[in-house]
This record gives sequence, structure tokens and C-alpha cells, in this order.
Amino acid sequence: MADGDFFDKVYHVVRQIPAGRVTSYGAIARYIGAPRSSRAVGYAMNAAHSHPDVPAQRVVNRIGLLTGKHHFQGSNLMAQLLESEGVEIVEDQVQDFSRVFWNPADELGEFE
DNA sequence: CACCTGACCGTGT
DNA sequence: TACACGGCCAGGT
Repeated sequence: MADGDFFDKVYHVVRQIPAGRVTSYGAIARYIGAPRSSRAVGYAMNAAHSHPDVPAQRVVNRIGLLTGKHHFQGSNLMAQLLESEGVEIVEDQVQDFSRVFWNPADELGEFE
């Protein structure tokens, strides 16, 4: 892949997260070969509004907290979307996080 | 053009 | 156990 498409790599991975599962910014960053770019992954999600096919609600931080909820419309749209997919949320925290966590490296193998 | 900021994370004291 | 710091990408001022 070309070097200018960091965001595209992020979106490519996020699109493959199954409904009912979540992953973290750091896991995505590491998977696409940029282990220190988790922050940039978050910024990519911020820009994901122009990519309707990217399920940004399935990306949370490393401890399962919905840190990006304020970037969705409404106060808890992010939590509602996740719960409608079967992910239980309490106080912006994903319940059974280790169980619903979806690790791209485990499920997809190596990137590209 | 230089500096700042933000949906983060790992490491070091 | 808790806090500070550096690194990462892109866009705004």
C-alpha cells in the first residue's frame, strides 16, 4: 500500500470487526504496523464520519471505555448502537470486555 | 511555515 | 499504585 493511506488501512480493519464484538485503538494500530499510532487511529475515527461503512462504535480504548461517544450524535448513540448489536454497556464501559474483544491479529492473521 | 491539538498507549520513575 | 512523557497522523490557526 502507498504510504499516505494510513486512514484507509484503519478503515479497512474496522470494517471487518464483526457485529457484537469490539476492538481497541491500540490493537488496530499494532495490526497495521504502526504500534505507536493509536492516537492517530482515534483521529481516523474522528474523520470516519465521511465513511458510513466504517463501524466506529466498535472501537473503544484499551480498557473497554467508550471514550469516543461524544463524537456521535446524541449523548449515548454509541452505547445504543453497540447494545443493539449485543454488546452490553454500563456507564460507558463494555461489560465482559476481554470476552467480546476482537483481536485482528488473532482473527485475520498478518496484515496484507 | 511553525505550532497546537486530539476518539490513545506503552514505558519509566 | 500513580503520574508524566514521548511518539504517532492530519488538519486548523
